Order: sequence, then structure tokens, then C-alpha cells
Amino acid sequence: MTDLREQTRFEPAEVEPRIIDAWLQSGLFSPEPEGDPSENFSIAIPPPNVTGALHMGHALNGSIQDVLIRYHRARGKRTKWILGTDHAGIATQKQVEKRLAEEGTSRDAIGREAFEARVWEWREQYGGTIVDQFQRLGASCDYDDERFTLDAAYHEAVLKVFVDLYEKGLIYRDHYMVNWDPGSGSAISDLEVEDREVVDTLYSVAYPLASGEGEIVVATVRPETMLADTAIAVHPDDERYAHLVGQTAILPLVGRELPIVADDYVKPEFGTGALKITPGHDPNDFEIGRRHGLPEISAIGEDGRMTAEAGERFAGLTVKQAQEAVVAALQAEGRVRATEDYPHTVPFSHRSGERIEPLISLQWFMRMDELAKPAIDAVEDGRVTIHPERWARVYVDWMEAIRPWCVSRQLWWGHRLPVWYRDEETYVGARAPEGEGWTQDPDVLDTWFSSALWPFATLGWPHDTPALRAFYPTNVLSTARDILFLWVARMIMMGLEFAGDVPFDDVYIHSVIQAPDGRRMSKSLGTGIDPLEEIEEHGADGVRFGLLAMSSSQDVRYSREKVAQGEQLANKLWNASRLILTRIDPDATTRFAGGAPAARPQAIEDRWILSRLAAARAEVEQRVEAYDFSHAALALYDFVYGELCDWYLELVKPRLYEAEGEAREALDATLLHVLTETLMLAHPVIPFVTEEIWSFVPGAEGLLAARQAGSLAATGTRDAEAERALGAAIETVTALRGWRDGVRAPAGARIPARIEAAGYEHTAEHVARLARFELLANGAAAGAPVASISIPGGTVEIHHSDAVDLGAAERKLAERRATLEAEVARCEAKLANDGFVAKAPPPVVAAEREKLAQLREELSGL
RNA sequence: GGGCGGUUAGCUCAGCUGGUAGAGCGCGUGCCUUACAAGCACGAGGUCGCUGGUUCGAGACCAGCACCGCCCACCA
Repeated sequence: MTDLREQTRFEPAEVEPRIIDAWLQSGLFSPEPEGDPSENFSIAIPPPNVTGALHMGHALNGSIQDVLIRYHRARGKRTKWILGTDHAGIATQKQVEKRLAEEGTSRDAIGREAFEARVWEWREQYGGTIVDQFQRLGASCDYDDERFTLDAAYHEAVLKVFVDLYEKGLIYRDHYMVNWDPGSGSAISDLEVEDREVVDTLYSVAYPLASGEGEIVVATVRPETMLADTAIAVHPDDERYAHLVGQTAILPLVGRELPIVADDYVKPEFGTGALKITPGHDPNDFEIGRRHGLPEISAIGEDGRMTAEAGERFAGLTVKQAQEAVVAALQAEGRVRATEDYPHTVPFSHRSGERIEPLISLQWFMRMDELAKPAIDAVEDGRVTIHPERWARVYVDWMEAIRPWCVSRQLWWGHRLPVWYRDEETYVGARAPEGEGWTQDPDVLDTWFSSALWPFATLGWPHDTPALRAFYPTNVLSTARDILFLWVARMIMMGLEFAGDVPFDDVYIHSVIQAPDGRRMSKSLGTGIDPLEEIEEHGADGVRFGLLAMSSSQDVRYSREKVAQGEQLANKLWNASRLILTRIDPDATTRFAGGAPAARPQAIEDRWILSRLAAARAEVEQRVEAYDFSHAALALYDFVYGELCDWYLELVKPRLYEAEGEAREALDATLLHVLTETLMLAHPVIPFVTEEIWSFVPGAEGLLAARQAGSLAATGTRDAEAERALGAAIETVTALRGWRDGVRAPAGARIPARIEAAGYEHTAEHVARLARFELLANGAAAGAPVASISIPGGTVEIHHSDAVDLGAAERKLAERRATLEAEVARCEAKLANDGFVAKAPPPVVAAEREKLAQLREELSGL
């Protein structure tokens, strides 16, 4: 106990590592795969990139998921928080390539096999970083059963899905327009492209007509792509060009004849109303080209250089060089009619940050429409519930317009396509085909392809494992909205298609935490705040509480104040516990086996705190279940600060210091009961300080994290009478303190007073002590009171004392009178309004009348 | 171009189905009261973005406007 007496401040840095060890060694986080989802509770963590380090988003999401896990664990569920990391194709490959570059070599130089070995090596060395960081947060993941999206078993699942989808005809290979990312040297999906504003030059270029009579002027920001033009398009209703449709123009520099076609896509009002068509390098032109059966020419290669098709003059040049050369050549021929700065948005790679080069490439695609249908139904019929609800609409809208997904990536790190070629043959299967001469497709799958299987591939699918039976479907998927399409939607589609059920019942979309100045938190902007540094400074409990308290249904700015608030809460609870634990009778404590004796309320305040505890518990439970973590955390704070510490502990202090015998035992039992229940209530949010306090609770056995909460009924129900009596006492104390302060009474002075009100039988002594008044005995005459203070149920009469500055008291009285008169006037005006009396609901009118009566009574009392 | 959020105290945010506003931090004043001075008590501080409308009554409902942010989208 000496520790407790001296440790006036909770020390997270000293406590947290010990607690983490105790939790990990308990095996509490690693449930046996038993039972079924109805009796279990599971969450699959959004697998962080192996290359990752804990950022604020992880910290928030980790806190949220851990609250859910600990909450349900305490309610008797077998809980599993499925942990693992994502192999993150591009990100990881880049990390290792960077290292190779530092060593003066490259992946091409060492070859594919050696490169893959290097990545695995890298992963061995650094891949555990983020997992360790989740432990620092206190996240109760199943660390003994960690997954990696490239594990052999996981790979099996990926191959099976690919092959099945191929056999169902949903996966196919095609020459199609893709987003080529020159930065990673790979195609990427539509979802990995982001639009950015740039200022390009818009060139107006004149193409002569083949007839030799006149020309047609087109506008373009990418003159170099003209080398691959195969047509010119105008709007069918555009009278200026109607006579030209069907004719041909001559492509400058190249000499190719371009048919002039009519297509609705063309906006007559834009530029000249004539559009050059480059099916090989523009997604729109590609569509138009296919509509009109135009040839597709690739003038830009996957290496970012002009191909032979661009013509001898330009082949081999980079795109930028080619643009300059083409413009120069056009100018030399006098073809450029105009140039202007043209701001517009163009696609960039989300991964590499480089400008996307749209080009036609031979890739593997996945048709999504068939899979989307049941996934839309699942959300619309409520098998999957998205919170907040508005995201369901966003999800459905996107799913209804879903397009094929380019799943092949020209990388080395990832799940290599289970596809083999021999001459004109293609073989798709989990194992290499029999026979000689087959070569495997060098591409790997989009990382999100494997992530889409996460909730069931981690549990052993495609095998029928106990883990799968116990924990699938998972209960909740918590994530930020940025991967709603990229990941969440695809998990629902894959889960329904392959695991036979939705992957989770609820999706919770949490806030994005912005920098305190409202900008995005990002490393490159220097706006990031490192959660680990915050944990070091404020403790994991403080950070968890702060993140939960600041979270919301919308984006929020990072609030250091909320973290500080959490830190204070942990400290407050620590000190309140010290008060209790150092004051209870040490001899009696041996009787508290199990650490949570039933409450034995004796005084009204005992009944009150039990009632308030029940209320707080109901509030927190309801908030957690509604994914309203902010209000859950703040309700907890309000209970601990505003009720337990500010009032209850102050109210019991006299007994705490003095009670003996039977009264002592009853009080100690009640205190330990309240403390234990409070620790249980707070534990999901601030697990470290509560676990640490628990270790000092006499009779406490095992870990708090392993303890199950009693039912609400057993914990107690509301006690209306106690709440009324104490509520009135609290109001009275507050009113009296305010009055004292107003008359500048010295803090230590005890002022004589008499309570002239009903309902204070059990609280009068408390009121007097907490407000520092001396209660006059009934009938003891003390002359006329110097002041009268309105309290619930009556008044308090203040009698003369040297401590009271009568002048100040008089001013205070005048102020109060003025306030009352104003309020009476307001009330009277309202009640004089016929409309109000006639149309407002009767209870509202009655309440107003009651209020007026009270105000008048108080006023007359003054 | 379409859609979704937001605009409330100096700062960051709460305010459910409409009955004249709350928290934390900050600020002011007073207290070393035997759990906590990184504490306690008390207090000051908002015409709830603007304009209309509905209503007896609007921060809350409706319409329009103005900013700020995000998502989706094929205008060269």
C-alpha cells in the first residue's frame, strides 16, 4: 500500500509495459475457435501495410475496435480481434527497391527470385513494427494468430478465388484502355487514380481536308498523341460540319487519312467543336473508337516513350520531348492556329504521384456487375448495416455503376497470377499445368484483390475450419471512408460469393482526424502528429480517450485538449481509487474475496451513487452500441468527475475517515463495489489505469480485462428518491457556494443559516458541510435573516455573521431581484399571448405557469 | 457537372422527435480543504453564417444565398 499512498500521479510510462505483458501472457486475447458467431464477437482488423507505422488513423480505429472488443468480452462473449498485415504490393516493393538502389543495385539486376527473397527478408526485419505499435495502444488483438496476406494458406485462398472466377467467366484477359502508372510501371485500377488540377496548354491545330479544300481545326492539350489519331469527330447536329461528315482529313506530320465521324459525345460549344480521336491514348476516344470501329494505334509505350508507330522522327522520345517536337514541327508547317493556358483536372497515380498515361494494354480484368447485385441487396435489406447511414447511399450508388476491375499489376511483389501460356494456349489453375513449355504470367494481382478475402481467408477458408465456423461472419468492420469502395465493397462481394455470407454485420465509418489547423495530416505536409509520441506524453489511456472523445460522424480536427482531458480522467480515477483503497479497513478487506462485494448502502448518498452508476452504465452501453464513442467517453468522464469525485467521495469522507464496526464494513463494501463497477465501466476506454488500479483492489483476482460485468439488474437500478434528494442537495450546495462567493465570504468561514425547505432530512448535514454553513438548530432564534436563498423546495435563510459583507450581500440580492423580475416579465408576456395558451401543448403551458408561480414566490421572499 | 458534410462561447466541438443554449481547453477571482495544486470552488464570455418562410414559439423544420471541406464524374 505504500506505493499507493505516495504515488499521487498516475504514471503511464511505468505502468503500460507491465500491463501489456500481463495481458499478452494471460492468453486472454487468443480465444479457442469454439462456438458460433451468435455467442462470439469478432472483428477483422483492417490490415495495416507491412511497411506501415502507426498513424493517427490507426490509433483512432484501434481505439474504436478495442472498445468494442473489450466491451463485448466483458459481456461474456468469446472475442477475437483478427490481426494481420497486408503485403501492400507497390508500397513494399518500393521500399525494397529503394534499399537496393542505396546498395547500388536494382531489382532487374538481381532478378525476380532474389528480389522476392529480399522482400521477405525485409518483412522479417521490419514487418512487425506496426503490430508492436498496436500493442502500445493497448489493442487486444489476437497476437498469437497473426496473418499476412501472402502467407501460404492465404495464397491458396487467393488462387482458388481467381481460378473460380475465371471458370465462371468473370475474370478475363483483354486489350483495353487502362490507367498506366509510369511511376510504378504498372497498370492501376480506376480507384487508385486521383484527379489533380494542372494548367496545360491548349493547342488549336489545323488538319487539312483530303479534298484539298479547306481545313478542320481541332483543340488538344496533348499534341503528341495526334500521332495516334485515327479520326476526327463532330457533333451530329453541328451544322458547321455537317457537310464534312463522311469526308476525310489529312493528319499533319503523319499523312494518314482520318475519317470525319459524327458522335454525340462531342460538345459543339467547346473549342472549335471538332475533336481529334485518339483511341489508343484517351479513354473517351477509346470508347468513340470502338463505337465507330476505328483502328487503335499505340504511339506511347509502357516505358513512357514514343513507339515506332509514332513515326521515325519521334520514336524513342519521352512523352515530354515528343510533345515539344510535335509542337515545333506543327509550327514549322504553320498548323498551329492558337495556344492558350488551360487549367483542368487530369488523373494522377495515387501511389506514385505520377501523371497517368492512358493506354491500351493487355491486362486481366474482373467483371463486377454480377457480384455487385447481391452485395447491393445485402446493404439494402440490412444484412449489412452501414453507420452512419448516409454512407449506405454512397455505397449503393457506386455499386450500381460499377465497372470492370483491372486486377493485374506489373509488379514482382504479390500474388502471382495462376496463369500459364504456351504459344496460343492459356491455362488457368492453382498449379502449373502438365507438360513442357509453359511460362507463368509474370504479373501479380492487385493487392486489394487479396484484401477482399480478408475476413474469411484469415480464418482458414477455403477449408471448413473451426475458426471459420466460430467467427464468420465477423460482427463489425471499422474503417475510414476512403476505402469504402476499394476494400469494404469488395469484401462484401467476395464474402457473399465465396464464404456464403456477408463478411460482417455492421460497417462503422469513423472520422478522419485532421491536423489541428484543419489541413490533412500528412507526412509530406509536415502536418502529421505521431500517436506514439502522444502516448509517451499523455499515456495510452489519454490518447485513446481523446481520440474517441473527438471522433464524430464527420471529420474532426485533432484535439490535444481532448487527449489532455483523457489523461486527467486517468489521473482522477487513480487518485479517487487511492482515496478509497488507502482508507478502507485493511483487516476487513480479506473478506472481499473476488474483489467485488455487493453494495451495502446505508446513507442516502450510497443509494444515490448506485443509482447514478446504473444511469452512467446504461448511457455508456447505449452509446457504444450505437457506435457513438464520443458520447460514451464523455458520459464516462462526466460520471467519474461530476458524480463520483465531485460529490460522492466528498459526501462519504466523514464516514470514510471515521466509520467503525458494522458501519465500516458496509461502507467499505459499498465503496469497493462502486469502485469495481466504475473500473469495469471505464476499462474499455482507458484499460491501463483501470487494470493497474484493479491490481490494488483487495481480493481482486486475475485481470480486470478478463472480468465479466454483472448484469445491469445486478449492478443496481435507478433510485428516484435518492436522486431527488441528492439532486436537491447538490443544487443547494451550488447555490450557497455561489452566494458565498458573491458576498466575498472568506473560504474558511462558517456562516450561520437555517434550511427552510422540505426534503433535506437526510442531506442537511451534507449541505452544511460542503457549503460551509453552520446550521442553526430548530427554534434557535437568531434575529431576522440577512439573506434568503431560493433552493429546491424552499429557501435557506442566512443569518448575520462577521464573515458576510452586508453591502455585497445587498448588491447580490438586488442582482437576483432584477433577474427574477426580468424572468417574471418574460413569463407573463408568454402567458399573455393567446396563441401560446391556446395552441401550445397543455403540459408546456402548465410548466410555464408553474415556473411563473415559483419565480413570484421567490421574488416575494426577497 | 452531380452528391454529401459543415458554418453554435477566444479555440476544438456537443446540442434527440422545435419550448430562448452546453462541455473541455483558455480567461478572471478565491482557496496549499488529511485522493489529486497537471487540484478544488466560483465566475465572466454566444443577436447559434446570411435572407426569407412554416409555427403560439426555430440553433433545431422548409426554401434560397454565401463561404469551407470531402466524394463521384469522359468535356478535347
